[in-house]
Formats: sequence, C-alpha cells, structure tokens
Amino acid sequence: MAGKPRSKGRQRVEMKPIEENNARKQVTFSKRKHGLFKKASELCVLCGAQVVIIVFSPANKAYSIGIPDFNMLVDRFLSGAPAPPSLGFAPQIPTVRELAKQLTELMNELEVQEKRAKQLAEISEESEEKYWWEKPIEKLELSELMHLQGLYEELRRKVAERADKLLISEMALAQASMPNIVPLPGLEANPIVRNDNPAPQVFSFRFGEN
Amino acid sequence: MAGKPRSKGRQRVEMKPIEENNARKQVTFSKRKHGLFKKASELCVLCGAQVVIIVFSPANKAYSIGIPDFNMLVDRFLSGAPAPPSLGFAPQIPTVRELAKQLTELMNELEVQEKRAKQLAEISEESEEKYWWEKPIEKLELSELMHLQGLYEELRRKVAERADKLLISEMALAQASMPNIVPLPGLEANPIVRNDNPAPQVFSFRFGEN
DNA sequence: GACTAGTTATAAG
DNA sequence: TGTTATAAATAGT
Repeated sequence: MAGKPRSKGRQRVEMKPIEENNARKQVTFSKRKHGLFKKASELCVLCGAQVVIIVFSPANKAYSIGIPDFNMLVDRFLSGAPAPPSLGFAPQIPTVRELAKQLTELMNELEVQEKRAKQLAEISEESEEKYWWEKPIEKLELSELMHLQGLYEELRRKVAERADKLLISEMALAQASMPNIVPLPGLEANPIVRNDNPAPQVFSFRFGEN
Repeated sequence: MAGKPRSKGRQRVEMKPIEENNARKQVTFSKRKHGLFKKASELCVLCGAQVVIIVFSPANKAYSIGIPDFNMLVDRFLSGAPAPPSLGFAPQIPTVRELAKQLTELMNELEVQEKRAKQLAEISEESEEKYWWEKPIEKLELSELMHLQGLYEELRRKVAERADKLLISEMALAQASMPNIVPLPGLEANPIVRNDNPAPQVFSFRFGEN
C-alpha cells in the first residue's frame, strides 16, 4: 500500500513548440539550458573538446559558455593578433578580460557568418538526413564577401586597439595587485571548414565530420 | 538460463579527461557531440529559443549549429551583395558604414567600461559555485554587458534592414544565382599554430538570468 | 552502426 | 527550488 506517489515521474514529451502554458515553457527552458551547458562541459572535460554556446531564451535573454582556447584566441586577438611579445603572458584583470571577451564574441557572431559564406557547399538536396544539421547549404555570393571581409577585419582591428589600450591601462593600475591568470603560451587559430544549410525552423550547419 | 549478456550496459564514467585509449575518446566525442546538438535542437523546438554552438573536436575540427534568424539575415545580407543596377538601391557600403558606426559606439562603450573596470579591479574573487557556468560575473559588469548586448542587437537589426532592402531589389531583378566558389583571402591568412594544452579549463559567463 | 543495461536528464508535482 | 518516477542518452560490446 504505497501512499499517493508524489509524482507521476517523467512523462514523454512531444517535440513540438510549447505554446500554451508559458510557465511550463519557462521551466523547461531553464532546465534544458542547464542540461545543455552541462553536456557541453562534460564534452570538454571528457574529450578535451572546445565548445562555445550562445543561447537566446524565448524572452531573448542571452546566455553563453565558452572554452579556454577560444578565449585565449580572443584575448590574443584583442591584444593584437601577432605573436605575443617576449613577456609571453597576459596580465589582465578579470573584469576587463570578461569585457574583452564579450566584445569579441559579438564580433565573432559576425565573423562566423562571414566565414561560413566561403564554404559554398554546392546545393545537393541529398536524400533526407536523419538530423537537420547534417544537411548541406545553398551557395553564397563571394565577391562581396571578400570585400566585406576586409572591412570587417578593419573594424575588428580597431576594436582590438581599443581593447588593448584598456588592458594596458589596467595593467599599469593594478600591476601590483594581481598575479597573471594565464601563462598564455604560443596560441593558435583553428583551421575552420564549414558547411551549412537552411532548415524549416532551426537553421544549422556543420563544419565537417569528425 | 539467459545467454551471455552482450553488454555490461552503460557504465558510470568519471568526469575526467580520457587520455588513454584515443579510440574511446573519439567515439565518446562523436556520440556526445551528437547528443549535444540534439539537445540544442530540442531546446529550440520546445522553447523557441535560439542557439549557436561551435564545437572543436580534440582533433581540432570544427562543427556547429545555429539558429534561423541571425544566420538567415546574415546570409541574405552576404548573398545579396552586388549593387542592384536598374533599381538603384543603395549599395552595400552604407551598410558597412552603419556597422562601423555601431562599432564605434561599442568602442565608446568600452571606454566607459574602463572606468568600471578600474573600480572592479579591487574586488576580489567570489566564492565557488556548484557549476562554473553558473558563476555570475559581477553585477556591475552585468548591467554593462547587457548594454553591450543591446547595442549588438541594434547592430543586428540594422544589418537586417539592409538585408531586406537588398533582397527586395534582388528579387525585383530576378537575379540568377552565382556559382563562384572562392576562398576568402583574409581568413585563411589566420596564423595557425597548434595548441596542445592538455587540460582546458572551461571558462564562462552569462548575461543574466532567465 | 546496433544492442543492452546501468546512468542521467527531466516532466510533473 | 527540491523530489520522484520515467524517458533518454550513452558506455561498453
């Protein structure tokens, strides 16, 4: 004679937009976002992978997580792409670091789009894939991209300069207060190969097969 | 008299880097990446959220998925490049100028940040959280970051506007597709140095709570 | 890639 | 937010 069960336990849920009960949607979003981030974290720890996730909630709030290498690249980028000076370390103040990262991520959003375009996977409506993100994408126009690419680079360079100034001023100010966080050895960029495709609801793409 | 079980079933796995058996790591990576993307997909469908994920495999290959709005708008923006002759719509340059203008604002905002940073520089670190991604950045930063976020949104909006105009003119011209496939010079010019950091620490931050 | 069994993530309460 | 019962993801074969 078990008492009344406190819960019916997890119930199967259809994979369709939660329209009614906005409350449920809210809860689901929080839980699943948490789960997603956790999964990402595990993937990183377990496999040494690097992950960047940006999530916009239904209410359009943004959340994100990122991996070390990416940040390091970002830092380096903001401090001026060329190899780090002889000092070989990145003395930074957390706050500024965060800020710089923030800014770079914004810029990256744009960059990702640019890079993506250079892929130009030919249109091939292959037989349906198991998942939407594994389909190819339509081709894009390039000449214009090349032009924009240059312009974007320039803009980014300006931002980098700006950030660099901030970091320098911070260094001078807090020189005595904080030990540097990252030894920041020789950094690197990743060879990026992409692919993507348009899809009904969710739009996706992938870079390649592992 | 059950026969010999084909498998021991799922075994608990410690959350630490898989170093030995590079094969297992590879398999795990694939499976989990797949799972991660699926989760992201579900989050989007279920809650109408928007997600962007970029994953770098241990072998440094990149994979990613993204959401409709942003990608779509940028795609249109990028592909609607060539100046629409007869209809005489404004060329892309103005768009870039817009971007530059917005960027300038971002940079100015950064300057404001500098002041905040100086103040925050004195604040020491916080207590440890259960999960790294739930560690909020300092409140002061938060508000500023959200501001940046807002600026970014604005920038996006403008890009979108531009894209719409271009698209309209394109449609009016019934322009044909362009098959050229050319690599963008500026991008692969990226200095590519391999980074073999064995123990990546995941770094994170967030804009706010949902 | 497919299968099984123990592990996790989560829908409901 | 925390708990419970179940659906899902997944480690090892």
